[in-house]
Amino acid sequence: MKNTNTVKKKPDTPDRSTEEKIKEAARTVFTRKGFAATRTRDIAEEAGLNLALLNYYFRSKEKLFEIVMLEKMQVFFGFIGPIIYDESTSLELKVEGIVSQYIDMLQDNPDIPFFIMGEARNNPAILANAMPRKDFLRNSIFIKQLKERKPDQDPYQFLLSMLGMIIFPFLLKPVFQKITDTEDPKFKQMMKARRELIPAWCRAILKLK
Amino acid sequence: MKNTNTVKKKPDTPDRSTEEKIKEAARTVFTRKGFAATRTRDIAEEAGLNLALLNYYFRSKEKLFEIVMLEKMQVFFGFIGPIIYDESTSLELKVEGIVSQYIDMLQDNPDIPFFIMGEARNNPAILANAMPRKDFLRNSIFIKQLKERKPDQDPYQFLLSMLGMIIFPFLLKPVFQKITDTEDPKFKQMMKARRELIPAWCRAILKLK
DNA sequence: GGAAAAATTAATCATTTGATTAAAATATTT
DNA sequence: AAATATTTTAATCAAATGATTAATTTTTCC
Repeated sequence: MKNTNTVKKKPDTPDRSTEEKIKEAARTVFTRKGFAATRTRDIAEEAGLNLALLNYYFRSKEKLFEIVMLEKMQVFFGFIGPIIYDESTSLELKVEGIVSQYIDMLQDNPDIPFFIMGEARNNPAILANAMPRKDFLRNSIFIKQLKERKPDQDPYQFLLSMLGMIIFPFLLKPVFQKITDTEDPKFKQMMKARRELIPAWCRAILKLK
Repeated sequence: MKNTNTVKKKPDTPDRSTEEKIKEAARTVFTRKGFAATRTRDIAEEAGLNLALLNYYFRSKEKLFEIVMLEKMQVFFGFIGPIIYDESTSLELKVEGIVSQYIDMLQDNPDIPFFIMGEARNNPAILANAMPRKDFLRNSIFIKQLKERKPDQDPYQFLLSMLGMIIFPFLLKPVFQKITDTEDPKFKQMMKARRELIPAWCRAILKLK
């Protein structure tokens, strides 16, 4: 029987693989092509399942999308909390942590930034739930330390640059590879090198003035 | 009579405004929503014209899109050529020029980077025509100067960071504004401030080691 | 002014796409 | 094993969408 929108009754020992297959396929296709360009048939095909099963397990394309989006936001924002709220580490150490963790994550999930920024543009409403709270950044130790170090500069200016250095290459990847004739292994190696380069550059920036 | 796909016959003194209205509307809608999420009806409505006129003046959604894409690539890559091939300016001066010109352009066309990178992902083929030649960057004076300054470092590492600092904030804009509660005027002012900040940061990075 | 050409419109078509349904297949329970 | 519940499938629907057509209006040119 079809799931209602009220209570989701699950059998005791279900073969979860079908539902999980759909989610996995949805992750892949949504993240690669975005909501608008993704057809439910793409997902069904990617999962190797009948189209109707998408609506059977999840109510609609939108609901399925929301689940994927929530997961991805978690991955994208999840790990910086512990770093930027750590009272015991220096600014420089925080930068190192953010850089290396972000680059590791992006090597595994290169489509995430584009996915999140794209949907944030097209459908700001859907982000409202998954987005970090307003004061998540503002109240962080990281921002406090930045203000102390550079009292006369907006701390978000540095943050934007640091994130730009980390994330932007992954966004530019298709264009960059085409223009510079860079193959995947070489690109990966470059990104790995940036784990050392970016913190060094940030230190130089923070020392200024 | 309808235009054929062979020769486009134009009257001598046509009122070009209809064709131009369509192109202008197509620029707006395509750039904001991307190819897949744009419906031809959106463009017709934006232009205040009958839907059939799109196919009358341009053959198809794809053809219209190609025109817009070509234009945008021109805007995005067009102005850096004269700067990076200038034999008479220093590395630092080139950085200043790139930063200020890019930020000016992005203030006027904030949707461009996302548009180009998005379509580069979804439809790499369509870029092939409009993309700069393989050696456009490699043979530039800018890259040569970077190699001289930092012989033991891939010059594209610096380039990626510089572009990241410039462009990334415009990509993150919707997310950033939501998280930090930054209104448009404040954001604009921040971007203006980066015209001075980024060159200073780049100088610090180039002085390293 | 009138014929020819060009531009515009409303109606319609064919395909795509998200969703639904009823029947069939499979699993679970008693 | 029968009965019941759950899962899966094939067929279909309704709306959306890119495109076309035939008729109408407007412009051009003699």
